[in-house]
Amino acid sequence: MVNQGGTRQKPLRKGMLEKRQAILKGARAVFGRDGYTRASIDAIAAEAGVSSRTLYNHFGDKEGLFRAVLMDSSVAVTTAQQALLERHFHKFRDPATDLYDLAVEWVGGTETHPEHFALVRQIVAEANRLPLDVLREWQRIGPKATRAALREHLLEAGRAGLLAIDEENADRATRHWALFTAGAVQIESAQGALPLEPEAFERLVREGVELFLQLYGKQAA
Amino acid sequence: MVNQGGTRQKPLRKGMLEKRQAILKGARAVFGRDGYTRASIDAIAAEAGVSSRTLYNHFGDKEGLFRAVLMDSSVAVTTAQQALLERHFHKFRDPATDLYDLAVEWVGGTETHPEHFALVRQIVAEANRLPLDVLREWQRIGPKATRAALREHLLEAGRAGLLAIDEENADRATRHWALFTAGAVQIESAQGALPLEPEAFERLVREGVELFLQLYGKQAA
DNA sequence: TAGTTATTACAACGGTCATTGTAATTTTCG
DNA sequence: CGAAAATTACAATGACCGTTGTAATAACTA
Repeated sequence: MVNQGGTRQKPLRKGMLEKRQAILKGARAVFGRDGYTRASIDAIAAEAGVSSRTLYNHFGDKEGLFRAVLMDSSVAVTTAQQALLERHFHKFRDPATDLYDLAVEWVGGTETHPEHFALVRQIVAEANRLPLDVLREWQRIGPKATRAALREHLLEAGRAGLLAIDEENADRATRHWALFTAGAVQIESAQGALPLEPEAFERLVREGVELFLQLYGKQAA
Repeated sequence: MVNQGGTRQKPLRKGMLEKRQAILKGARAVFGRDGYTRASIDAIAAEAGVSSRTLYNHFGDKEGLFRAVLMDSSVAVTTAQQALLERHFHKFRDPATDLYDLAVEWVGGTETHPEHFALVRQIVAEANRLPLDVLREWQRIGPKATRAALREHLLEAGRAGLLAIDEENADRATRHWALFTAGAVQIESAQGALPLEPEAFERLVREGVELFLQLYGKQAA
C-alpha cells in the first residue's frame, strides 16, 4: 500500500519520487489556476503526465493531495525568500540603496512564484472549509519561517550599527518591513487580483523603504 | 421577460423588489459561506425562500447573480463605512483618542460584515476567471469610494488644524491610514483566514494609530 | 533474469449541479 | 373583478467529477 499523508517511511523506489514530484508540480499549477474545487483530478493527472490512479495511490484523495501541494510549495517559496535575504544582507553596506534593492525582489516574490500565491489566495478563500491545523502548519513553514529569517538579518544589521534595531524593537521592525513593502503592494493590488502598473509598484516600494528607514535608520529619532 | 443584469428600466411590480432583495441577501450568505463554485443555486433559492426558477428569471444565470450580489453588497458596506466616518469625524476633537476609536470600528468592519468580506476573498481567489471590468467596478463602488470619503475627512481635519494633512500629502495619508490599521490586521490574520486574538488586534490597531499620528499629528516633523 | 511493485487503461458507480421547459398557481395592477 | 405578469412545483437533460476495482503492463531491485 501507499501512505496517504505525504511523507514516506522506508521504501522509495527510483521512479516514484519523480512521479511524485511531477504530480506535485502539476497539481500546484492546476490548483493555482482553477482553485481547489474546479481543479479536477483528471486535469491534474494530465498536467503531470500521470495516470489519475497513480495520483490516488500517492496521495489518497483530493484533499490529501492539496495539503501535500500546499506544504511542498510553501517550503519551496520560503527557501527561495530566505536565499534572497542571505544574498542581500551578505553585501549589506548602505541601508538606503541596499534595502530598496531587497524590497524590490522581496515584493516581486509574488510575481516570481505566481502559482504559489494563487494557491495561497485559494486557501484564504476556503479557510472556513479547511482544517485549522492545515492553516497553522502552512503559516509555520511559510510566512512565519520567512519572517523569522528576516528578523535575524535585521538584528544582525542592527548589531553592525547599520540600522536602529535591537532585541527590543526587532519584532515590530520585522512586521513593519513586511507591512510597508509587500503589504502596501498587496492592499493596492487587492492581493494581486488587479494589475498594478510598474510605476505604482515602484513608488509604493520606494515609499515603503523610505518610511522604514525613517523609523529604523541610524539617523532616526 | 426579465433583464439579466441587475438594474431594471421601467416596470417594477410590488412583490418583485422584495423577492429580488431576498435573493440578494440569501445569495450573499451562501456565496460567502460556500464560495462561488460550491454554492448551489438550489441552496441559494432555499436560503432566500424562493423558487430557483424565479432566481433565473431575475438574474439570468449564476454569474449574473454573483455580479449583482457583489455590487449590492459593496454598496451596502461602503455606505456603512462612510456613515462610520461621518459619525467619528463629526465629533473630532482629540486626534489621539478619536482616531483610535475610529480605527477600532474601521478595522472591525471585517467582522461587522463577515459575509461581504468572505465574498471579497472569493473574488480575489477567482480573479483570473472574472472579467476585469467586474473587478474594476467593484473597486470603484467599494474600496475606492470609501477611500475618497476618508480622504475628504482627513483633509477637513487638516484644514481644522487637527492633523498635519493638506492637498499635498492627503493621498499618502489616506493610503497610510488604511495600511497601518486595516492592512496590518489583514496581513497578520491572513486576510481573516486565521483567528486573531483580541489583544493582538488591539495592539496592532493602537500601534497603527500611533504611527499615523507620528507622521500626521500636529507635533510631527 | 525473476519476482516484486508501481503504473496504466478502462469502465463503472453515485452523486451533484446548472439550466431549461411547462403548466398550474398566485400576485399585482388598472 | 379580470387580464397580465410573476412565481411555483416538477421533471428532465446533459455534463462533470471523485473515487474505486481490476487486470494487464511496465519499471525496478536483488
